[in-house]
Amino acid sequence: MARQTLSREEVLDAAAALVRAHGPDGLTMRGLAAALGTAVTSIYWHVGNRESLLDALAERTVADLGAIRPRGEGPVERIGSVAHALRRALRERPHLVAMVHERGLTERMFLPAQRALVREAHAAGLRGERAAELVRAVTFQAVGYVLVERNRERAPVQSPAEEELWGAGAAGADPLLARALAAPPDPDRLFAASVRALVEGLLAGPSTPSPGDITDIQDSGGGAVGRGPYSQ
Amino acid sequence: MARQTLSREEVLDAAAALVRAHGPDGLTMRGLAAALGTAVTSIYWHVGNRESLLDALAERTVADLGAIRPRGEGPVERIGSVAHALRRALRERPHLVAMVHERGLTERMFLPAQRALVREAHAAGLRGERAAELVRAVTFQAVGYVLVERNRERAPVQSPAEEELWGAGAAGADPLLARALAAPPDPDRLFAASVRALVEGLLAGPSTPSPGDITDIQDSGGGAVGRGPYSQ
DNA sequence: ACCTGAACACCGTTCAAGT
DNA sequence: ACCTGAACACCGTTCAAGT
Repeated sequence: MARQTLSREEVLDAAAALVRAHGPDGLTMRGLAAALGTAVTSIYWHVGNRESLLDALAERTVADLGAIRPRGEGPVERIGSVAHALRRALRERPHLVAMVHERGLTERMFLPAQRALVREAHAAGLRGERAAELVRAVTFQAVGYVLVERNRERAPVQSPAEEELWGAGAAGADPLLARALAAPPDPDRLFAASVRALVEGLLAGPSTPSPGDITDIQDSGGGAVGRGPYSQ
Repeated sequence: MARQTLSREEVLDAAAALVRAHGPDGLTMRGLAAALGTAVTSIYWHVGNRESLLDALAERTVADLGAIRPRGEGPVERIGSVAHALRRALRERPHLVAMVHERGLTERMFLPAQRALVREAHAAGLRGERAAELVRAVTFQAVGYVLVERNRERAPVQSPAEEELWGAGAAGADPLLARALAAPPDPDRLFAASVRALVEGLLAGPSTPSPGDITDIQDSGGGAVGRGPYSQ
């Protein structure tokens, strides 16, 4: 039985809903067809194949991210407000953002925010490379924060728990530090503090970094943690 | 024909090699069996199933990350060296790190680095919550940077290219800024500058953030970018 | 122009059976 | 204790055929 009414938009909407709800893995062509009440093969006519369907969702996410408007007064606050807006936008659609990321469209997605940052950097008196540095540093900061933050939220019960990790002597006789690290961080506070410190540091001094790797990391050689075969 | 020599370690090694080379999607049970020269079902005896095989790889990655040793003199440099070491370690095994991330083991993976940061924060005179803030801010910074950095590297040709994006009037009559943003950033320099700014900002002042979302983001409502059905 | 079912080559997993 | 092939229920995709 022909349906004759299915549109590309309908397909994208239903696919986006599935991805938002269950992640990319929750989007199967057969499941999508069932949700739409069509045959699987109809979807192929509208969107090509699964890969280009996901590509289209990523494109739509880039467009959805829209324009950023700085708020507040003073460069630190206004620049911080862009970082906050970015964080919120990313957190509202984590799966879709991850797909944008995987497809290498991150730069384009951040363009509106970066345009706003350029204006604020100028207003703060930064020019040329210093301004570019601020734009990129703040963007990286916000994105990285969201990624780590999401991980914390999804994380199952950690073994060992943070209390154990930081309870003993690891904090070096600083009970307040131990308590602070044992408790789950206040994400809003930590983000605000990080952004503020970064922006103040960037606005304050000319950065004269001494690059290069000055620290080693020990590779323990791949010893397995758990052992013992599984029983049937 | 019985093989009688397959071990769990062998399975994990071969699986890790496949993931390093082709990512998690490149690891199929049948492909792994072929690489090992065994029947698919033998793998199940040793590692249970695909999911717990990936879990084991993530565990191994956490263990492999090993200990961090700060280098250099002065708090800014020593704290920065931890960030650099972290960045390097993460960049060496991006797929495996992503798997650790997906499984919520990120915190455990970062514990060695965070222990080192605690010591350096103390040496710099920070205590309690201020020290905890530095530990977390620096960790988030390094992780986030690597994630964004990798994205840039994998990104296909951007459309529009950065030259177009920043070439016109977007940079607000700052040709040096336009040039800086049009050129690909020097990742080592930008990372060093960001970490330095963050650490200096954290060491300098007590942070009194004004939290809350003070900026809106405009949602354009999900209009599609490309259109037109695919041909058979 | 748009929809359909049948068929193909994959995939992870289970199971009864070997030695 | 460890390995095996057969079988199951999935998956994305193609194709010839409908209207």
